[in-house]
Amino acid sequence: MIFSRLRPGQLPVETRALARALLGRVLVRANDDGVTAGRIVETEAYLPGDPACHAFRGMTARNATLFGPPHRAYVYLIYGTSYCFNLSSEPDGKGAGVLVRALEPIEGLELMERRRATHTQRDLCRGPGRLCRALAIDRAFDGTDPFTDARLWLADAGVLGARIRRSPRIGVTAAAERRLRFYAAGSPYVSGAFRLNPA
DNA sequence: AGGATGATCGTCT
DNA sequence: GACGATCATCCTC
Repeated sequence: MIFSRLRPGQLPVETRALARALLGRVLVRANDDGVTAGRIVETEAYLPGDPACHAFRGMTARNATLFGPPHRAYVYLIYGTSYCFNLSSEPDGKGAGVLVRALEPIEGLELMERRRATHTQRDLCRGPGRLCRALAIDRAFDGTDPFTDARLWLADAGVLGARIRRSPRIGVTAAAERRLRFYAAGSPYVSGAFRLNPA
């Protein structure tokens, strides 16, 4: 299967629009071990001035990518155990981004199983830390450009065959009531408890 | 130099 | 549903 790279201009810059536009797109990772890829089924928006956004308290060494140009990979380590993959959003100078929370695995399932040490296909990329493990994404990818990088990129995969629904973001304590999580209705590959995922 | 924290996950009951 | 792992990062002293 060929995953043709998304071109600049095919993604919006505004944060919520980007969170929606990423749904249905394919995240592709290639290295010497092979190709792994999955369709994005769940995202969360972290807005400018949003107290839940890592950029909220100003630029630091960790979050500098969020303040740079849009559509760069922002990858950070959480709880010392898991990486989270985001794309920066908004024009250069504004700190904001979109967290990719879950993928439907579509390529390289065996490789994902080895990296994740599980045979449960549904769980391979269900959760932000899990998908980074399945695709071998770590902090070294922070700042990379998915329009040019040879190891990690985004591809088009036709229209999303599902309605987009919203819910509060998972695991955040600040601005917890805001519905800034977006997911493909009915997808079994979406993370979170069942009550968070009404069809 | 030291302490608190966290956009999670796997395991256990 | 609860809990501990595990560590880079950031803030305070």
